[in-house]
Amino acid sequence: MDTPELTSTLDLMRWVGWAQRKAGEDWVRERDLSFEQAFALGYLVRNPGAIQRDLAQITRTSAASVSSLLQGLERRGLVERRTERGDERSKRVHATPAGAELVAGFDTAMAASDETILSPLDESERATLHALLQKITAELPRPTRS
Amino acid sequence: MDTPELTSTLDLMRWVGWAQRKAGEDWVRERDLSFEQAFALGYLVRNPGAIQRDLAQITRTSAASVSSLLQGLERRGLVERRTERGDERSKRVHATPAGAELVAGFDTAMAASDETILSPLDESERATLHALLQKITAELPRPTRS
DNA sequence: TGTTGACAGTTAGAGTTCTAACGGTTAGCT
DNA sequence: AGCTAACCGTTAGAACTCTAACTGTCAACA
Repeated sequence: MDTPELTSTLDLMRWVGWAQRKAGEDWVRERDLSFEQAFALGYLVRNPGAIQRDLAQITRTSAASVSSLLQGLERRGLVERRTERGDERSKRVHATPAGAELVAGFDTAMAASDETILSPLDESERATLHALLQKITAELPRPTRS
Repeated sequence: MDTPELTSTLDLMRWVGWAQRKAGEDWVRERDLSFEQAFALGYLVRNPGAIQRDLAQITRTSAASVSSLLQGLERRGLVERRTERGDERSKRVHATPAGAELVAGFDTAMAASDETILSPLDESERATLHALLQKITAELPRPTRS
């Protein structure tokens, strides 16, 4: 059986999304990270002191998912979660130096993968694709903080 | 905090994929199904007697995931898995009448959601988007049977 | 016929994700 | 000050997903 016939536009988009994730998996596996962990770590390196709800929104997941994910990272000493004076409700999350070091290069690797995925298109086509996607997403539901 | 700045093309695609999934969730929740279950059931209704590996490929998941998913559906009497004479290795999977009835309308509901998502684009723009995506996916790794 | 490689499905263990429920904190209003 | 609503993170339980390992079946070849 060959690859099944994928004909709908949204099917194609999901396939692209899958391919992107696949492309990142060799990178993360070498470091004993999951894709989600690497993404979260990368975000925390760029946004030190983010609260968990921020991460839930960025990843379009739930508070429970983030809590669980960070629990695993914290257990490995890759992040730290602390409340700060003045706000005992929210925990500020930081990548540790070990975490930052482990995830260094992930963004670069993913950008390279993205470039490979888009390589069949020239600059004009890429701009067109981007504009169309922006038109679509302008009308999409915003990821709320669930 | 408002919606984070999503600027990359692939970020936008992932957002569209997320929105599509979100759109289907009210429908499946009413029937006490997960999105994955509804998708698998729908596939099996259209492809009676498919083997599990087929489903793994269609969904770009693993044999283990399919095994687990179908176990849940079988427990609820929504699918049946049987080997057929002449091939004791592969299990042929069928949606039961109850399963078929429960998932009836899912494809229609999803098509309507897709239409809503694409509604900001006119016919010409849709054709352009589709062509660009086809160009990209023509070079993508094929989902193998993992 | 016998052997080998490919194929199929399952299990174990771990991670991710969900909903619902919960307890705690903060902000805004009266 | 007191109340209420919103916000935050966690837990429980279940489902989905992965890899690795395993057992069993089938196909091809010598």
